[in-house]
Amino acid sequence: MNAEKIPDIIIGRLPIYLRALQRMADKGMKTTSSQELGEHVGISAAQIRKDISQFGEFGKQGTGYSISYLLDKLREILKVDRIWDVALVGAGDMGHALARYQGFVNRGFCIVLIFDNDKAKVGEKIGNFVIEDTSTMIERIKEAGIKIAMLTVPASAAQEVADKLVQAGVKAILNYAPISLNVPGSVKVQHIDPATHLQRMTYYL
Amino acid sequence: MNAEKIPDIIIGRLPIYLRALQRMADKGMKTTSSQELGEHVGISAAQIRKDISQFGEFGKQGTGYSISYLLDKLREILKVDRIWDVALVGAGDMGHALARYQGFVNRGFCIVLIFDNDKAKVGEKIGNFVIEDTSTMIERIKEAGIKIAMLTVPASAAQEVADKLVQAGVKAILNYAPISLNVPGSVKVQHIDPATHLQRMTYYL
DNA sequence: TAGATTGTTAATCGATTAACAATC
DNA sequence: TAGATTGTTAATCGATTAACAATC
Repeated sequence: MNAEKIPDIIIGRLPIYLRALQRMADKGMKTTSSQELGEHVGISAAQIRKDISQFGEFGKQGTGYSISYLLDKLREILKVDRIWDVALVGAGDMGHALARYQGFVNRGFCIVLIFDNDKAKVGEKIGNFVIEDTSTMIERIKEAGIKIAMLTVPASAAQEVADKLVQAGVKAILNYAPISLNVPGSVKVQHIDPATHLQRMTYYL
Repeated sequence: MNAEKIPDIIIGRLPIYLRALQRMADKGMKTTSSQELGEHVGISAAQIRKDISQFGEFGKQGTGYSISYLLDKLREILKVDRIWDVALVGAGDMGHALARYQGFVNRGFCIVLIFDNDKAKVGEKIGNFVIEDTSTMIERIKEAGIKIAMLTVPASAAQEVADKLVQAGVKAILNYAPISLNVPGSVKVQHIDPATHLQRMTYYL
């Protein structure tokens, strides 16, 4: 184990390894090599070995990595060896799609609170959860001790909601609004913006 | 203008500048500086100047950048000074959310074809578009000359559909399935996977 | 054992930053 | 003009790759 600060860029690759390894495990595979994993995710074998070795010696010369062991270790490192409660703010189309998404639970997350500021939506159910009013959001998130939120409100409301989330003690925001959020350095933001992602590719067309 | 190959990492930042500039324009601002833009997007002023200067001299010493001029130039560079027709494959919750998303058109994209392999969904309408059967997809995409697709099918079907998209001549895929796609080097893939994005943040919690 | 593959080192490559002359 | 800010250079910093001893 290396006690020094691990670069962000390495942390960013671990979930990709995790996803590929999970898929290998689902297929019944027991071991893999840096070579094989690299082919799956499009990253060089040397880099994968280097990334993984930042955290310990998880492989065996000659045979590679035990998939289930490496999965355990990566989950532990990324702290997804548990289920994180998540708040969802914004019950529009995207919010609904996320609320119904089946893929969260077996990857460490569970949406437990849903908010919207539209009185017409408040009280409505999505799955087992009732949409609550944004006015009670700070209090509700605090009392639930929630640290992670997904933001699917319009751009015009996003910064204001983000400020409230920060106030409520949220430390990680998955932002679907097409706007750069201003938050304290202690709060992590990841941005999902389909148009931006598409624009990264048109240059090459 | 620099004729050399522009690094991928720079191309990836341009859509972020574009989004921030668009927002400034919407607010009625006329000019900005690398300093100001940098504060909005969380990138150093020096880097922004360096990135932009790869493509020409778009600023003025002393006054900075004309927002509308820089917007035009960035759109031109990224080839979003036009509207790209896009195919959407997979009419589940996420597909529906994307089909109804209002944010594409003014950023260069328009969904014009929607496919699903579920016979029960085929024929159904989303907005003005009818969901078509995947069996006719290759042909329909070819005849429409579509180069961009969004993939919102389950992981189990994603690779197969991706292969068909490649066959149909698609050169850019926005992949929502939680699986690394295997495509030829001439085809660009961008991955949107909310669980992966969340896992990038839990490490820091 | 022989073959395979790790973990790690050193070398290379590329990206970011600091600084400043040019100039609006 | 004086102040501001660009575009660019050189220096620094960091990430990736190649290579190989260690070892399963």
